[in-house]
Amino acid sequence: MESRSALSDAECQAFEQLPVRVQSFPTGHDILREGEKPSHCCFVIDGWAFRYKLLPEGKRQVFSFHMIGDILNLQNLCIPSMDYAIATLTKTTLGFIPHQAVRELAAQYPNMTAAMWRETLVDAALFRERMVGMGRRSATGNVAHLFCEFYSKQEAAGLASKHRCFLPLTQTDLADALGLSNVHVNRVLQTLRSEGLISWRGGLLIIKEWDNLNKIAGFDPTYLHLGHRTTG
Amino acid sequence: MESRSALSDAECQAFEQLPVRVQSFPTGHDILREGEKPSHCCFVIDGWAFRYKLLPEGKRQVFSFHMIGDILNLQNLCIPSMDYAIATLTKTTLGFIPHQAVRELAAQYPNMTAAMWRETLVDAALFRERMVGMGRRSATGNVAHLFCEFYSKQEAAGLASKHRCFLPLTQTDLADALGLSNVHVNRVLQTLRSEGLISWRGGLLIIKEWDNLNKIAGFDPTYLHLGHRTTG
DNA sequence: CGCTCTCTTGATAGACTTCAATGTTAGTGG
DNA sequence: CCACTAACATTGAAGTCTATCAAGAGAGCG
Repeated sequence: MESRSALSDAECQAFEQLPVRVQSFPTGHDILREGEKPSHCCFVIDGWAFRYKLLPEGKRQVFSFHMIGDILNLQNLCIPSMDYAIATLTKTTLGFIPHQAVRELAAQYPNMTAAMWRETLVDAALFRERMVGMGRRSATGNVAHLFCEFYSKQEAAGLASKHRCFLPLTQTDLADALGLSNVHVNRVLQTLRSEGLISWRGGLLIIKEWDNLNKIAGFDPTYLHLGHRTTG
Repeated sequence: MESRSALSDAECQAFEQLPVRVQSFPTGHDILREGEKPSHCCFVIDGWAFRYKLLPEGKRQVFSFHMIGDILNLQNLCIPSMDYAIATLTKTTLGFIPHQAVRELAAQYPNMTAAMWRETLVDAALFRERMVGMGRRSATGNVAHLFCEFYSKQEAAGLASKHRCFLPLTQTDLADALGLSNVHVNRVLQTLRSEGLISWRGGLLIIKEWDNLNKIAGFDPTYLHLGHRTTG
């Protein structure tokens, strides 16, 4: 789960003994809204979730997509109120752990604190890379980059191989993450498909030409901070 | 300095007793480059700095601007290598504290750890808001939003009042932060000026119509997590 | 079978970029 | 005090990318 941090057995055991409330949600269900002050940390046990923010005009910005093992709101340990919302992308089951229990764990195992801090720092690194995409990459490069990132993350977590991975999004979700219109995302996808670079149907993404897609995206996985693995 | 966290006197004293190396840099000087593995945390004592990343094609994305008191690379406590660069915007003097000393402080005062973690979380919140700007706001709204953010931060730090603050950037810096061209930033500025909303000359920003600028920006300062202050 | 959601397509408009030139300002050295 | 220089800001023209609007085609679901 914490593929970025080396944790001792004792720490893993302590982690597994935390009191967890498990709950399932349907597709497109809001877990937390902007402004709420949750008393629990939640993480994905199965399925997919995403973070987003709604603007007054009805526009939406998606910040990140999350898969099995990702913790969604660690930040509430240090900052009480949510400045974004969290919702499900598919049928999803989440685990909820009271802040108090997490704090006790952190107090007991300093290494654990570092690991959690690191998770939020990697989150920030992904945000920065998305900023690069929205600010300075073409729409095509931006889409390609997100695909490379998505696959790399899943491969590192042992959830994907052979350049195939899940991508259970609508084109509109993708558009809202990349700062594009759904129409334009559709057209970008068509060119990527027609050039034989990728295939994406029914939530399954296949990257047919990894090296070429990397080049288009300008993808350098360093920012993912995945440790010693190589994602080639 | 840490206007977001309540720290005890003992904690503040311990913080002030850290071994600091002080060094000054000229305008436009690189402090840290992408890929480096610094052994010190650095913070701004005087002047201005910014975080950025360079793309192979020569494009630049600026992530954030930093003023007195901001810590620039707290993340290296948990993630060794820089995935972005840091440079100065003006003549700037920085303080450098060895990681080891910071770690010892953190071990001694858990509250201090939380405060530092919080700093990095607020960083991430600013990144998210910038994503909203680049993805879903108009160029004008985006510029206006950055102005509001800049002023609010400085006001909260006690460095500005009366809707006047420093903004020691070139239009190109601003463009690289917002994902726009310098030409277009120039035109946006002209409309903001001609509508009497702002004035910006010689590094001094004056927001003449705060409420209207807020409205154009869709500015809601919650994400800055500044505590009890109001920035109206 | 009909409904809804998503994807696809076309046409048009607008926002923003690029290229290139000119104006402005502050700093430097004679 | 003035000429010279180097940044930076401003302007214009042209073109590209992407958004918006609107409509139709599939696909999944009850």
